[in-house]
Amino acid sequence: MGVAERKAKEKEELRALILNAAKDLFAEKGIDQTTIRSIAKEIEYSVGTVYLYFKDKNQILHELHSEGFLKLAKEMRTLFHVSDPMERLKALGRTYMSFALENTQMYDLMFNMRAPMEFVKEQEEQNWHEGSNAFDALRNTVKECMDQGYFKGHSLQPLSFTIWSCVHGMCSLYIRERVKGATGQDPEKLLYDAFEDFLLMLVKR
Amino acid sequence: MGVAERKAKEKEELRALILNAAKDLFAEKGIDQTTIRSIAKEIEYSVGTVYLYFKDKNQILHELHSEGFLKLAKEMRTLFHVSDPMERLKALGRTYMSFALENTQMYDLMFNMRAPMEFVKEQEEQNWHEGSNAFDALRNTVKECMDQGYFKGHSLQPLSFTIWSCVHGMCSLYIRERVKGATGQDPEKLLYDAFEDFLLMLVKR
DNA sequence: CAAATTTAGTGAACATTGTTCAAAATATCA
DNA sequence: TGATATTTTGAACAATGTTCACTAAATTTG
Repeated sequence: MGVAERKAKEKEELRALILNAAKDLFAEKGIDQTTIRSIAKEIEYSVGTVYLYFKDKNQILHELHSEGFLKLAKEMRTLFHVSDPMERLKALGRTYMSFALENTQMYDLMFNMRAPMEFVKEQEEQNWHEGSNAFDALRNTVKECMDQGYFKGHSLQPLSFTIWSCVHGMCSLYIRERVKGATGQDPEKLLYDAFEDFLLMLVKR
Repeated sequence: MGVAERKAKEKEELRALILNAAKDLFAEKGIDQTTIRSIAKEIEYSVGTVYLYFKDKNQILHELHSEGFLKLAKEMRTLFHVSDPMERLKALGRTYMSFALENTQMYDLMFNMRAPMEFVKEQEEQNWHEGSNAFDALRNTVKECMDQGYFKGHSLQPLSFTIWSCVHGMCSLYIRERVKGATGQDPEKLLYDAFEDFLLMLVKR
């Protein structure tokens, strides 16, 4: 079907156009400043059109959050070749933190904002694939470390969550602007130092 | 001045009435659902009146955030009698986490929301007293631990920040509903286990 | 005490948001 | 070409934060 096929492609293209406009806008102006109207204006369509392709704003934010996870996974995948699990774990942390610092709006959307989770809740299978896949990847690496004798006396699941929490906490405090005010230090520098400090803590047997 | 005095008191009372209504409303309905109109309705005054006592919504949220810090500080102060610094550090962490779990909206306001920080930014002395006092208290205890031989090879400032980040990360992931979806586990239980796991990690010399 | 002045409070109105939907424009097909 | 189906539009709605001309009350003054 030549026509139907082309139409489907065009629909996909407009959908992608909306998503890209949204992504650009909120990397530029921030998520809060990115309105449906501003997206519509950017692509030179009307507000109504956006709602033909997306149920609501939550869906748009959810799709962008998924894109964020794809990007993060891609960056993490380059570390699979590191055979020493502890080295890989450290590298994962570093990559995670760099991602957060270089894509603050995206990170915020993925791990702090309510919108994408609201969308997940509305789905029949209320499964947060993106989150559980990411956590699985972390846990697998932690498991390998444990098999090599690291983390004696710890349990896999809580330990993995603790590691995630620690790095997330740093990134989150940074993105939500609590670091400078509380510590009086240059945030980027402190985050870097604290991360190294954390690695030191991890590596103790 | 009898009259001026009474007036000042009445002003203070209405101010407090507004703040209390706001606090009740958002512990009950959540911060996002607490509008200026709902506050005005609650105290049976008009919207305009609220704006006679507060510059804007950010100011209301900032004052409540300060109240939150007072409450947290109060709970922490009960631990000053613990003389062993490492025991005190652990207890501080436990208290911090309990506070977050029992006052989720308040915690979110204090450490995640943008509004109170926007207000701080607008002040001439852009100092986040609440945050720096809290961090100082933590750092002092960490310092005492180091003096007792804990945390060899670590530096005070980054280590203190790491500890804060870790506990904050757990609380934040919980409050922003990322825990269940990513780990597939009961969030409260995991938070509890992970915190114990973290203490284990801290205590290694 | 009555008038003038100051202070406190009101709520309609505005701008901005997400969202909807009847109508218009465009594309497809017979 | 004309009928039908699809796509797009943008005015309109509800909810929100915010403002401000007005009213009401309290206080001061002569």
